[in-house]
Amino acid sequence: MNEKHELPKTYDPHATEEALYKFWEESGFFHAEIDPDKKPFTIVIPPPNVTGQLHMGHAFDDTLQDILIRTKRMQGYSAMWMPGTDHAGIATQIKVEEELRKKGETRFDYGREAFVNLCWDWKEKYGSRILKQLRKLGASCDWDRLRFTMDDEYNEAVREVFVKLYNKGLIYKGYRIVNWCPHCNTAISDTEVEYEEQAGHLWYIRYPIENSDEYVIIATTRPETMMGDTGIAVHPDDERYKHLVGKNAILPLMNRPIPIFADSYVEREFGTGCVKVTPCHDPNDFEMAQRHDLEHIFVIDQEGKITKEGGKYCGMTREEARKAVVADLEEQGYLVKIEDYKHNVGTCSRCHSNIEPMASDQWFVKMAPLAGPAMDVVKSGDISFVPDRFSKIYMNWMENVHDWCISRQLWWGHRIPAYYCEDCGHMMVCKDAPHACEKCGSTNLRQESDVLDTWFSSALWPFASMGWPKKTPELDYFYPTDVLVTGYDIIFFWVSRMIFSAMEHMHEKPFSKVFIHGLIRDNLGRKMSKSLGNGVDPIEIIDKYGADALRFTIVTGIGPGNDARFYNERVEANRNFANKIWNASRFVLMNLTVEDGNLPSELTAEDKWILTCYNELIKAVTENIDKYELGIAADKLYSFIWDDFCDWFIELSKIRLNDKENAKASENAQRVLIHVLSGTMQLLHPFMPFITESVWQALPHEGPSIMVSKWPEYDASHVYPEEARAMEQVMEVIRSVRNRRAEMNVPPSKKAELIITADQRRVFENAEMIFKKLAYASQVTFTEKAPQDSAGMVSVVTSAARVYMPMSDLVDIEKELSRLNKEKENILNQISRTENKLNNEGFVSKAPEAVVQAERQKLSGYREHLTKLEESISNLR
RNA sequence: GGGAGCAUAGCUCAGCUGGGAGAGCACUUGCCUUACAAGCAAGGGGUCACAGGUUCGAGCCCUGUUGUUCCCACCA
Repeated sequence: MNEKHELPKTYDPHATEEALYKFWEESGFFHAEIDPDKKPFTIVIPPPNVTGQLHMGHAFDDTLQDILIRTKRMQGYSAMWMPGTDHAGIATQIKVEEELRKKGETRFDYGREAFVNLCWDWKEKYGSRILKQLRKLGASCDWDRLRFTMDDEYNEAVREVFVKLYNKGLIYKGYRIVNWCPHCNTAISDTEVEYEEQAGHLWYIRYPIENSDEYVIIATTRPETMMGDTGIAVHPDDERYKHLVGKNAILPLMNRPIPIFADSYVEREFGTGCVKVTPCHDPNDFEMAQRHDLEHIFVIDQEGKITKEGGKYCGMTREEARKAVVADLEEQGYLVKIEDYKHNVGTCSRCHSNIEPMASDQWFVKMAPLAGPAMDVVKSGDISFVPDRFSKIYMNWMENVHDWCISRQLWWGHRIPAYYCEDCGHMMVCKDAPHACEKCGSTNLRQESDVLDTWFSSALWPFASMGWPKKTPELDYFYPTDVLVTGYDIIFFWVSRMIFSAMEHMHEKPFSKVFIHGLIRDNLGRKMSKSLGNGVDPIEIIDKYGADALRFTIVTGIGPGNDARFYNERVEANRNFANKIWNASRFVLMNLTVEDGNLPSELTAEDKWILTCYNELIKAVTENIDKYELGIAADKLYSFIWDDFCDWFIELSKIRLNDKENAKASENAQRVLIHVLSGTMQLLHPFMPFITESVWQALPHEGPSIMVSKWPEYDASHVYPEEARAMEQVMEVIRSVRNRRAEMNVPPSKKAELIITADQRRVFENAEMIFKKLAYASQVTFTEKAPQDSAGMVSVVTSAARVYMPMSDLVDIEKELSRLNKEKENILNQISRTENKLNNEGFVSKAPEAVVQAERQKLSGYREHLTKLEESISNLR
C-alpha cells in the first residue's frame, strides 16, 4: 500500500481484473449457502450452449443478472446464481458433424454410440470455454453448483417428467404433419420455424376431368409436390364446381385419377377456387385428407429429394424437381399461366433451409391441459413480467398454443425412454430400460431412437438443476427462484415452457419475475449475426476497454425491453468514466493521512451538501434496482460521481486538504471523502465490480471484499436540506461568475476581486475560500449595499446574491447594460408565467400543496433576482 | 389478418407513478487550474411525428392519422 502514491495516471483494467476475480472465487464469495438466518435470493442462468462462445446477447443478459445478484448479496441475502450449460442438441451435433465432414466422414461411419462419445469429447474440450468467458465478464456465479443438462441426475429428471406426462396422457406418439428440416434431418417444433417472405410464383395448372372434355385449373406455389396429390378440393357452395364433386380428375404427368371433393376450408376467392391436395406435404391438405380419407403418398424424402413415388423425378432435389415438373407441364400443355407471388415460407431457425412440412410419426406434448395453469399463474400476478407488456405476448401465445413436437431425429440428447418389443410390437414407456416385454416376455427390445427437443430438458432447469425429483435441501431453500432474466426472443422457446413445466411438476411457479430485455444490435441497427459478420465479440471489447466499461455500456441508455445499438464510442465513454473514478480515488489516496472514513462531528457546508446528495443517491439507487430500473440507477451513479463528487466536492475539499495550518480540517475532509467515495463504490459495485473493488480495497475499509460488504443505507441524520440549499446558492454564484468571465474571455489565471451583497450574508461569508478557489477571486468583500462606484464593474446577479467584479478595463457599459436588460426580460417572463399559474384558481386548489408551494418559492426567488437586477442596472447609470 | 414497440438535440438514446426537457458522442470558446487532456470551465442546439381529447397542468394518459420496426397467423 506504500506505492499508492505512484498509482498510474490512467486506469488499466488488465492489471487487476483477472487477479480480482481469482481472489473472489478462491475466497468462496460466489458460493451461497443454505442459511436459515438469511433470506434466499435465486437466479438460474439461462444455460448457454455448451459448445458456444460468449456473444453480446450473453454479455447483456448475464450482466443484468450479475447486477441483481451482487446487489442482493450485499443486501444480506443468500444470493445464489446457478450457472450451467445446455447440451443444445442440434447445435452441438451439427458442430461435431462438421468436424467429421472435414475428414470426409459422417456420423454413420461411427454409429450412434461412438458418435455420442465424440460429442462428449467435444463437450469436454469446449464446454468450459464459455464459462471462462463469463468469468472475464465478472459474473459472480456459484460455480460449485455448476450443472449440465445431460448430467446423470438431470437425465433422471428428464425421464421422470417424460414418463409422468406419458402416463397422464399428456405425451403421445402420433402421425402428424411436422416441420421437417431437410438439412438438419430432423423434425422441429413450431417455435423453431422462422417465416420469411420469399418471392415465388403461382402456377396455374390444368387438371382434366376423367371421361370428359372438362378440366379444372388449380393454382399452386409448389408444383413439385403434385406427384403426391391425392385429391382436389373445392368449396361446397361453389357453383362453378358443384357438378364436379364426386368425379375424378386425372393428375397430369402421373396420369392417375384423383377424387374431387368439397371442403369448406377452401377459399373461393383465392386462385381458381380449386386446391390440389397433397396430404403428406402440407398441413392443411393433411387435415383434409383425414376428413375425406384420402390416400397418403410421400413424394419428398427426409433429405428433401423426390422419392420413387415421384416417378421420373425420383432423386431430384425439391428445387430441381420444381423446374422439371414445370417444364414438363408446359411442354404437355397443362400449364395455363404463371403469376409472381410473394408468400411466407417457413425456414429452419438453425440453418435457414426451407422447412418441408411432412407427415411422420413423432412424439408430442399435449398442450391444452398444461396451458391453463400456466396462464392462471401469470393472470393472477403471481408471476409478473418486467416490462409488463411482455405478459400480453406470453398470454397471447399460450392461448393459441399447439401441441409441442418434442422428438428429434438426432443422436445427441436425451433419448426418449420408450421401448419396443421386436417380437410383438408392444411399446413400453418407463424410466429405466425394461429387461423383457411386459406383454410377450421377449427380451428382444429396442429403444426409441429419437431424442428429445433440447427445450424439453431446459424447461425443467429451475428445479432439475436443484436436484429434482429428489427432495433436496436446495429445492427447499432456493426454489422458487426470484427472477428470470432473458431476451424477449426466448419467451416462447423457454420461459413459457418453464412455467407450464413447473406448474405441472412442482405445483409452484418457477420464478416470480421475468425480467425481459431486448437485443443488442450493431451500430447500424442490424441484428448481429454470423452470416453478416457484424457481430461484436464482447471478449475483444473487454480486452480493449475492460469488463467494467462493457458492463456499464450494456446497462445504460437502454429503454426497458428495447433493442439497443452497440457503439464503441459508448464503451469508450464508460472507459473514461472508470478512469475518472480511478483518478478520483488516486487523489483521495494521495492526501491520505487518516485511517478510517468515520464521519467527523464537525461538518462544513460542503460536507453537508455532499452527504445530502449521497444519501439521496443511496435511496434512489436502491429503489431503482428494486424496480429493475438498472439503467436509471447507473445514470444516477454516473452523474453523482462525475458531476457532484469529482467536479464539486473534490475541488472544494482541496481547500481544506491544502490548509497546512489546520490539520484537523484536512482530516475531516479526508474522512468525508473516504466515507462518500467508499460508499459510492459499494453502490456502483454491482455495475462495475472490478474497479470498485480496487478502489474500495485501497481505501480504509473493513472486511475482506466490497462484494461481501454491507449495502449502504440511507442515513436521515446526515441529510441537511437547509445547508444543501445554501450550498447550491454558493454554487450558483460560482457558476455565474465563471460564466461572466468566460463571456469576456478572462483566463483563470487572471484573478479578480469579488464584492458580494446578499441577504443571507453568513452563507456567503462562510464560503469565502470557496469563492477564492472556484470563482478565481483574489479577494472577497461582503457589503450591505452595492458599492457606490459600481458603474465600472462587471456584475453578476443570482436569486440570492449580487456580485461585482472591478474589472473596468474589460467592461463596456453599454454591453453590460444590454446584457442585464436581457436578463431582466427573461426574469420578467418567468415571473409572469409563474404568476399566471398561481393566479389560476384551478391550479391552486387542485394541484398538490407541495407543487404549489414550490411554485411560490420560485416566484419569490424570481422577484428577489429581479430586485437585484434592477439595482444593478440603476447603479450602472 | 391479429398483436406489440418505436417516432425527443446533428447522431445514438434516457426520461420512474402527469408539475416547464436530459446523457453520451459531435460542435463552439477558453484553459496543461499538480487526481484525471480518457481532463477542466463556459456555451450553442429541441413546436418531444401530426391532429384532436382528458386535466388547473401532457414528452408522459385517451382517440385518430402518418411513418417505421418487430412478433404471431394453415389462404393453396
